[in-house]
Amino acid sequence: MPQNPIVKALIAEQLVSDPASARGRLLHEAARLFREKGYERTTVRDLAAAVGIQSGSLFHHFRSKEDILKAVMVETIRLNTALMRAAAEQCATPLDKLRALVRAELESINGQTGEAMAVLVYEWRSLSQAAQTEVLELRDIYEALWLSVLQQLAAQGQLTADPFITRRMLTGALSWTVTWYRPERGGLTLDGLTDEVLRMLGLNAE
Amino acid sequence: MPQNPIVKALIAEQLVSDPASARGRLLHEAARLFREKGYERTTVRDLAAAVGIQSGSLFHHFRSKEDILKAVMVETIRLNTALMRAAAEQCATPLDKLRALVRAELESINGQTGEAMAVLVYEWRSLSQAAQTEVLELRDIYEALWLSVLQQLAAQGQLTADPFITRRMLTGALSWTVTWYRPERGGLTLDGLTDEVLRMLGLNAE
DNA sequence: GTCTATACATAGATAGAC
DNA sequence: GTCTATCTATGTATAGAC
Repeated sequence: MPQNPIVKALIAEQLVSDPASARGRLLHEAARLFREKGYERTTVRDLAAAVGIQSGSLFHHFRSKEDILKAVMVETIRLNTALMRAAAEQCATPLDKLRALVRAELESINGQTGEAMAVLVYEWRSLSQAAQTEVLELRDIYEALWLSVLQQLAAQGQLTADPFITRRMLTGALSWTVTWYRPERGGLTLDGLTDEVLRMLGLNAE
Repeated sequence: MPQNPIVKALIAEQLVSDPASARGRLLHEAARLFREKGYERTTVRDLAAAVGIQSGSLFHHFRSKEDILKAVMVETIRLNTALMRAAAEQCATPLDKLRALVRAELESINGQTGEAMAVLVYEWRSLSQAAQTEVLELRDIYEALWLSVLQQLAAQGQLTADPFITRRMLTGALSWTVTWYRPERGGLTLDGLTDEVLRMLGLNAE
């Protein structure tokens, strides 16, 4: 049971699964496998084995394999939207808000929910059209958070590049960190990486 | 038959396939399908149908489906390494070289070879370990080009961020443009996008 | 070099017992 | 809620005729 009050509230409202529940554990293992092998290469037998049941038993919890992918994505966006909003709300200036967003997204990508975030980015094509639309609606809320902060920075003259394009560059750059950033190998911390990102945007020295 | 002398030379040396040949056309269609549906969701029947033959006939040209994926990747890296090197060699200053590299990579990603470049980035996991090693060797040459230029910029004090990290950020940001940049819809040109990237790095106004 | 036919494996999903 | 057993479809790859 997670200590983070934001996460606890989401579980209580049944917007995300309790990681200790059967459903929660399956989604966690699914995210790990989807990220490692890809959605298509992961079989329902792989998924079942990862939580110690037989493949037939999976379909008691989910109607289809795609349903599992969709659940991973939906719950991940819900969780991270709430975490990002909370992180930004605690900051006074737009620059501090941006730093908090970058830090939080890097944490999502490279921390506990990293596998799920990578799935969100790289397994998009495997979702049916209907499911894509549904997930996209949630993602729009998430993106609005970013744009609001970047537009404030642009209005203050601190950001000279276009806010929309900047966000897209950031999306690519931050999600890509999952392929190379290894905090456990020493060297760069998450705070250090956050600083590098802001320095790249010309927003740290000023 | 391509007019570009660099491409012509590569074809003459048999380092990349002639786009007009049976092999070249297949690799082009394969890149398109792998990018659109993903490698795993693309069947050998899809590949065969795209060039107007039966699936059994494919195996006269390639030993396996994975062999096709590997060929797409190998030829794409060879082609783009040559194009990037030529683009950088024509420039005098490190800043001009970087602009040329960014421009060339954006062109690769969003132009004719865009599908193949996306495959290179997003279908990495589908390659066997042995094939990954082989492709990785080629990619190291390509990346050395970038690092050399970024290190020159850092030595001159024009780049304040770390060259390695900057390249990784650029890799993510530039490859991600394939998901949103649509030059045909008007608005931003490739040169305009290149400028935005350099502005983001704080390297345009100075 | 392409065809047809098919071998062989493995995928997602279902049914009914416990 | 999980098991075993199995249906059915579809995947990659091969064989031999033309």
